[in-house]
Amino acid sequence: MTTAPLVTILDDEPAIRTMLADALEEAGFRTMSFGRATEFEAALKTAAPDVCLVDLSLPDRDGLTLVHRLALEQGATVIIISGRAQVQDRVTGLELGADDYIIKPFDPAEVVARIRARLRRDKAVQQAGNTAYFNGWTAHFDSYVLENATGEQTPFSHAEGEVLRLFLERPKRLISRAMMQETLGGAAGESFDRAMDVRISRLRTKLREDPKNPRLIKTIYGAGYIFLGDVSWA
Amino acid sequence: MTTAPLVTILDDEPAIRTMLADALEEAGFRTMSFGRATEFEAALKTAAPDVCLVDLSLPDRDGLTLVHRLALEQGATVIIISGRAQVQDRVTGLELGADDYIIKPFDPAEVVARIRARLRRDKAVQQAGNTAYFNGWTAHFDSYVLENATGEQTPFSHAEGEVLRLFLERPKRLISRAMMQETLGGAAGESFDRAMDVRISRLRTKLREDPKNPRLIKTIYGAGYIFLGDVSWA
DNA sequence: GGCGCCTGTTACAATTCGTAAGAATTGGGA
DNA sequence: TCCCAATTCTTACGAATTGTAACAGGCGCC
Repeated sequence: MTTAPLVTILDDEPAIRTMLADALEEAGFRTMSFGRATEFEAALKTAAPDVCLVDLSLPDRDGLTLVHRLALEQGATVIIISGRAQVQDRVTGLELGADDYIIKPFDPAEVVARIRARLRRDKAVQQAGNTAYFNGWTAHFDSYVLENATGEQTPFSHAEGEVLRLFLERPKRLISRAMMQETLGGAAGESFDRAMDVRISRLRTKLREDPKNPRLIKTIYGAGYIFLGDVSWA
Repeated sequence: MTTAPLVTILDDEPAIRTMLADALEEAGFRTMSFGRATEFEAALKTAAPDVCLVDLSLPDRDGLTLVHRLALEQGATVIIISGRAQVQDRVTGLELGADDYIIKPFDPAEVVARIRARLRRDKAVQQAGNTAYFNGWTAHFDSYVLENATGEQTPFSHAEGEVLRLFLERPKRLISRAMMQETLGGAAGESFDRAMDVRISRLRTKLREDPKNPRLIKTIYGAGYIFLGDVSWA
């Protein structure tokens, strides 16, 4: 994580500006607010916002033209916030280059969620990295590689990855055998239980687990397993 | 190859399916409609939709779980269409990976506009032209030449180019064997599977891939392949 | 026709992963 | 504490899947 994403707010109503800015900053974004298009455009020369929130009813310029220029020339992510609720308004707004169109009155929580969705997508297209860190290990789910604290790399297979992912998504909680079979698609047959065991056994050896003293994958006799690592995803 | 974008529709109400399909096809998209999640998932193995429209209230599966899997594992663009209009529903939907959330009743024109906005953005971030750069390599699809980081040039054939292009257009996503045969026009015969393998094998040697430790083209046993490069088009 | 390149087919090697079987562990009761 | 049945772990093996080298047909070009 470098710096927090920058969101600009362009709206002529001060109450809405503060409401949005408060919600966005609480959500961890940096914000810059403007009441007039001219101020906003001046600021664009020095700042590069990740997302621009734009109200269409501006005192000093036509909002749609601004949106068009922003989207087309700057390539910025633009979200319109408008009181004009007609379908035709929304369609033209989106066609002119906006990435989303939110109608007033709105809930700030939804605005935050929609901004996050945009940023997530942009990042996902560049690099869809599913990696998790836990107790000195790094699991790269996109490249199917497990990395040691010293940097040694061990590949893991698809089946092993399914189990590992299940554990890393629910750390420090009991995972029952039945749940595993559910999510890992095993027909809850008689013998699939054993396949599960084997998958875990193989995963344990790759994690250099001492079976007598499991640090990460703990067996709960008669119930299931618990993954004991401190997991963080990136 | 510039085929129309493929949009999948997953909704249990036939009337809505046909309404969406009509509007989308009139707008120039290809569509596939499904009433049940299981049918949809089966189709996913052979088709690669550009956008997935998903209704949350499905007869045979929890819609949100499906959305999560679609967005996370497939990396697909997902738009939820739902009757649940509460802000909380929208926020959780978006946080689970949906790219947009449209509330019933909706206007088909707005759905089309929102889909277009998504596709426009995806294309802007990752423009599919005739030259692609990835991890020190350059692939010229108009001259069928692959260029090394040091400038060495290797020609590649049409068949190799088809595979390479498929990979470069969907990096870091699982590409199933069935999907390959679909897009590469192979009759899904018994022995064409092996031809697929051979194409990939030949491509790997041109990319100087170490078969034991593939950095770019990764095999997922029983599922398909993943291309792991950081791709940008020009 | 002769030559070279592309591409599918075949055959065999390597890998993955479920199954079976026996060993090891756990927990409750004698 | 000791014993035993249920449960879990591990190893070995085999079926299915995948990699790749070798071969052969097809097509264009000289």
